[in-house]
Amino acid sequence: MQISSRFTVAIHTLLCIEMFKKEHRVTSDLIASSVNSNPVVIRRILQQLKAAGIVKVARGSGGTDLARPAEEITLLDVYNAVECVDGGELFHFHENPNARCPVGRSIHAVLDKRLLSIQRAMEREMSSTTIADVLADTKKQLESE
Amino acid sequence: MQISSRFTVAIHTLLCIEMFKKEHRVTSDLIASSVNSNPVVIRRILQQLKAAGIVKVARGSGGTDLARPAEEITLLDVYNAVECVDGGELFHFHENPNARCPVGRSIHAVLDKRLLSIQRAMEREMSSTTIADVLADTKKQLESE
DNA sequence: TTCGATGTAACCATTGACATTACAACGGAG
DNA sequence: CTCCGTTGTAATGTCAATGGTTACATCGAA
Repeated sequence: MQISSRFTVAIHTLLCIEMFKKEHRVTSDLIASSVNSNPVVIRRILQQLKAAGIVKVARGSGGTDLARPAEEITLLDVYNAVECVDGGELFHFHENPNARCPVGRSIHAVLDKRLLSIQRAMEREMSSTTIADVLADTKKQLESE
Repeated sequence: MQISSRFTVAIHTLLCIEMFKKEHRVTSDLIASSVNSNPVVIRRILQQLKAAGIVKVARGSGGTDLARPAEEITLLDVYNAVECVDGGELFHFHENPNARCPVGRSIHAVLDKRLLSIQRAMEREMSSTTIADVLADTKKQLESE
């Protein structure tokens, strides 16, 4: 199983906001056209980002803006905002292993901490990049075209 | 989205093999009863582990064994064996971003390397643990009961 | 008041996970 | 050589999540 495209779409969305907010009003339509998706899909993601305190969405007039500086939004923040797993667990453990079997009885106690450190390694790497970093890369990339 | 339980079930399976192969013939029925799942589900996972050169499965007589020492099987080996994603990509990138938009045009070039380093961090942590490590933990855990 | 945008519900198609039944094929024991 | 337990695998079903789409109430500024 892969991590859903909501993650990359959310990053894409934030980049659009920062790139275009000076010239345009950044609407879900505009973002959807850049992502090549549906405005409602974008709005749903915007709601999740808003709930996480990452963006502000203007209801009547329309448009979107970051709720805090791009330097203070990490990829982990975005990931946690849109990847809504119960308890934030990366791994899906099989439920109800047989307690009458030695392996079944101890597997959770043994594996949980190993799985957690794997997840933590991923999260650590995610939090080392901010939207500002990605935005800078984007501008550099566009200059080199 | 979470990583499927095939991963933890596969680890569970390998532990069963190492724990019980001296006393029993380790069949898909036995493993399924420990995991609390269905024998066919186990057999499918065993096929994936076999294709990855991790286990040997005896056709007629039945039973399973590791194809190489537990010290030489890392969690990453198991993960790659059972988590069959196209190209082994952890992240699902949204396809066809709009090339007429600066952000859409550059997002892949910009994000791909960041996503890859996140995935690499996860894989690095996964490869630092072997089945032998987990087996030792299991035995220790059972002693302390 | 109008108009464009958001918030959200409802619905659908597709996909993958996991479970289950069924059965052919295998291989050792007798 | 024949049993019999086991594996290999196809077929089917259920369930949940994803992503797309339509529809419409609601908002806020001009």
